[in-house]
Amino acid sequence: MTNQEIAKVLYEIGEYLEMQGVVFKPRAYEKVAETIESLQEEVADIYRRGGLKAIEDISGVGVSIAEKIEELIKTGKLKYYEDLKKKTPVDLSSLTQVQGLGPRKIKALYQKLKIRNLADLEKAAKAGKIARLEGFGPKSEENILKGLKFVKSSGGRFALGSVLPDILAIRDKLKKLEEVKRIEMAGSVRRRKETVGDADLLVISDKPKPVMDYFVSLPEAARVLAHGETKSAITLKNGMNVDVRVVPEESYGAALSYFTGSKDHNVMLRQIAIKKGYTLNEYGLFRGKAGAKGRLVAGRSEEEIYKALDMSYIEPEMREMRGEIELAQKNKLPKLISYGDLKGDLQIQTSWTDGDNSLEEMMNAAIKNGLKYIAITDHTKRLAMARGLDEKRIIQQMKEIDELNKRLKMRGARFTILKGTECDILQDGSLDLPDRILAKLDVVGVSVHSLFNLSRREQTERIKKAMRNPNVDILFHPTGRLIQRREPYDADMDEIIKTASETGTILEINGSPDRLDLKDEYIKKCVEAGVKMTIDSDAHNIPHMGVAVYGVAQARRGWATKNDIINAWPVEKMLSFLKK
DNA sequence: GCCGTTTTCGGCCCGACTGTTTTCAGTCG
Repeated sequence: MTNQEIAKVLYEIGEYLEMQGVVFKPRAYEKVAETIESLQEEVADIYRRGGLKAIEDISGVGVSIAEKIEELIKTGKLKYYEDLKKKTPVDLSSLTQVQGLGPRKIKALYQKLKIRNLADLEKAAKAGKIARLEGFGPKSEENILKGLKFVKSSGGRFALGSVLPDILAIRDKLKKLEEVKRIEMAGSVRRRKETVGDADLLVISDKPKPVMDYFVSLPEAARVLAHGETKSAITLKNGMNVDVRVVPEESYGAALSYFTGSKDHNVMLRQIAIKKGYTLNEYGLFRGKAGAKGRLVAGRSEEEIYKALDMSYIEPEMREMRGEIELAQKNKLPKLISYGDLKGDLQIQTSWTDGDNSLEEMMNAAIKNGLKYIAITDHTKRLAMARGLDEKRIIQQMKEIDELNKRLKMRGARFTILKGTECDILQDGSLDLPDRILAKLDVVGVSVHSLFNLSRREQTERIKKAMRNPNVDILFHPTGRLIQRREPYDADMDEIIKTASETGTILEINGSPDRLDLKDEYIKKCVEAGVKMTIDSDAHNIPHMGVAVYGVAQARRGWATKNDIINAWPVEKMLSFLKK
């Protein structure tokens, strides 16, 4: 049993208890689920190593939950959970995806209308049955239908961050086989699209049979869809398909290009090939017309193919038909920011508010990760659920940072902790901390955490007003969207980008895989408008710091260079760029 | 159900919003 699977059971137990009106226990289960989800070591391994005692050492886990986890690991099942499920047999994980539906309403819908899943829900809502229920009304029904539409439109795809680690793990397992000469990811995963439908792995091998046999027998495979010598496919437990294709060495580049896409990009490449008297397909670039079996001109590598078509190599993240081909033909492609270019992280939360690790622990982890600076940006008091900082506490925190910086200096460490905040933007665009405090901070980030449904005009003005504050450096997660879970709030992004340009405000690319906010198209607009950005992890614990790479991927999809991203710069240069 | 250099019992991040009500339950962050 994987950590994800254990976490899912614990989350659902919490929700079932919530249904019954049990207090406090749901939060206990939810907390443990969160912890296990972001744990780096597998709980099953921890159990194997140290038994029940070792599981109890996980924070938030006591005797009772430890025993439940033990039962899950040993038997793959949990009687307590099965019993709860029997009482209210509903498809919790999909129903809770509908905005506004929580455990209590799901229970009511089940008891009164026998609604068990999304299909039942849609039928009842369309028949007008929900509006007539006590505690519901026409507005609830309308919202449910809207929520259903959103769930459906994101259906069948997976957030990149939720599947990339699994795909990389499978790739690495196959890579270890001696029969595998070369292996690479293709498809939208290679382009680092924010959501992906399935994953393709391309392999060069002289002996494909043992490779394929091994692949379809992986423990990750919930179902084998195909098992051949050139193509095999499995379905993972989360429902995503992974394909492996074995291709000849001389066609590897052509196949990689073909399977990486995007489709539109490839169609354009083929048209260019035809104009030059070639044919391009997944086996290579050939002289002459299709089917004529002409001489192979290129195919071994993608570089070779692009070169033969008289254009420079195009990074996978750019292959979306947004003008990259024209630039490649003129040899004018931007040099994208690289995955190792970040020198700092300008959004980090600590245990001062809703983070799991102390300020010092986050500092040490950042040093270990090779960063040169971080900004501590805990929440402010308006966000009561996160125990947001008020004036008094943030002044205390500044003192702690001064102390730590002093110690770093004595140690001779070349690392800086910057004083910062993630300050709430209030309804009228004013801020949750007074200007005299903000003026003392190195990095002031602001964000919207409330009133997501203001009118477009009000929301835009609210954000613009905050950006005009001379103390405000960065607008964090500018659109507020959560991938596949929540639409962005209604605000005019073109106007916000314009205001950023006028005021010198930095816009954030939040790397958290469920946010990726800004998304690629807005990043591209910022690049074009000369608006600078920062790529942050928004980490609430140490493992989470690694998610900044998803932000880099998104930045590359938006054509950002090192020059566009201020935390790819040395700390002095970065600070001197912020508002004075 | 968990936790304790304030506690082994009595607390548990809590305020705002929505849609339903006519004073509040449920959801969200």
